[in-house]
Amino acid sequence: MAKRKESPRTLKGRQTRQAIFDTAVDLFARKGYDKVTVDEICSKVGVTKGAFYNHFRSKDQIILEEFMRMDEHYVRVAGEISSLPNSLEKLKAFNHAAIDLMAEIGVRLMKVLYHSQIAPHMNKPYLADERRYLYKITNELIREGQERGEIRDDIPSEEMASMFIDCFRGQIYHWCLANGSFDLVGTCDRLMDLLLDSLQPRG
Amino acid sequence: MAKRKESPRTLKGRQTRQAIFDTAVDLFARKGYDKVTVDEICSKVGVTKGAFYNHFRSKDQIILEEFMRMDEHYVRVAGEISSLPNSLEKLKAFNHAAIDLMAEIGVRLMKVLYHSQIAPHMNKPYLADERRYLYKITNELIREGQERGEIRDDIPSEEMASMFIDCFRGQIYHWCLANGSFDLVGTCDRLMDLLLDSLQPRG
DNA sequence: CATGGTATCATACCACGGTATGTAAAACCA
DNA sequence: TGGTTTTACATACCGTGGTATGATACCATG
Repeated sequence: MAKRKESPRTLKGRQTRQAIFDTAVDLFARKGYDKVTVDEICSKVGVTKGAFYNHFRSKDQIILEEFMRMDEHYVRVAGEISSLPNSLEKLKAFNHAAIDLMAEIGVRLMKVLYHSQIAPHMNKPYLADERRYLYKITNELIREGQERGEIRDDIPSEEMASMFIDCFRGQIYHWCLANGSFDLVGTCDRLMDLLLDSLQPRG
Repeated sequence: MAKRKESPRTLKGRQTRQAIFDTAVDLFARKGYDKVTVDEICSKVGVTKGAFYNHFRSKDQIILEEFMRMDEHYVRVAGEISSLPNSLEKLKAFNHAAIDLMAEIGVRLMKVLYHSQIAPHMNKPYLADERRYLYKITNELIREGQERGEIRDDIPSEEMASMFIDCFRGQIYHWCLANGSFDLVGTCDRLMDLLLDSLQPRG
């Protein structure tokens, strides 16, 4: 699988795009998202707004792109937990890893993300895209648990997964509102313990 | 308790403020928040931006103010449910009423609210203010339930209330992302049934 | 009554995200 | 090879939320 031959033009384009992305992420991390202007990013890269908006639809999209890389971590985590004895344990471990990842990304970036995703002009928010691995894996774990009789099956797995994820999303939203002033991972772990009880099959 | 004597100046100020508020809310409802400019509001009222920003800190604050009026409904609802037999039923009824209210307000306003509350410059978001009746009442219901032995007491009522509220907040956030394309009240009712199971005292 | 302060606005302006348009060169195709 | 289309930018500009400054009327206080 050799490197795909690439025309000089698109190559330079990709390099410019990458430079904009890297510079932006670096500036966001150092100064905070809202203290960095698009013009500043461009001047640092040595291009103008024309270049920026040729490669990115908006300033937010930089953050989104950074976030989207996470979904591949989910796949890795899903592989790692496959040896756990039952579905509830898997669900717990998977969710813990996911929340851990949010905490690693940091409250500043997460806040920007959660802010931009709910913006008025945003029509197809990535967060709620059910094709994400986050949804697929969670749904699969629940479905598997239902088949094994480890999880109640009076609610479709898709709906349960969605509700489930939204519960933790609410914690994250709160965490962002509070500027990270409480322990997200700990809170979510305790919530998970609560939720797992409610997932047990009903008598 | 007669009407407080008011100087002509502050009276006119209040009237202007009210006119701005009413006009803004009306325009938001008819055209959508982001399609209404501050200048448009002002010109319709017959004032300039100077007046607007004298009375309101930002455009968002109009929405926030509209939303803050809701907290008094919580008190009314809390009174209505006081006759229910046990704490779990009360919690369920109270939460249902609260979610119902969100649905009434509508997804457009809620979206603007949830968007503005998580804005980078927002430091003391109203949503997460624990002095709100929403928190006070929820906490009180849980505490009461714990005392009566109807709710597990291995988690402090404050933390439980906060987690609890955040779970539903996650549903609302999702509802906003999806532009109201699912039944919020139904989903939250089903989630409530799940959560109530997990609140039962542990053996 | 004089005077210093304050609340209510008007005017002019800025910052910044985003767009419309132009252009030169590269890529595509006959 | 010659013409056309597309890519990768640059330039100039706009819309809008928000601010800085100023003016005027009002009010409290000596």
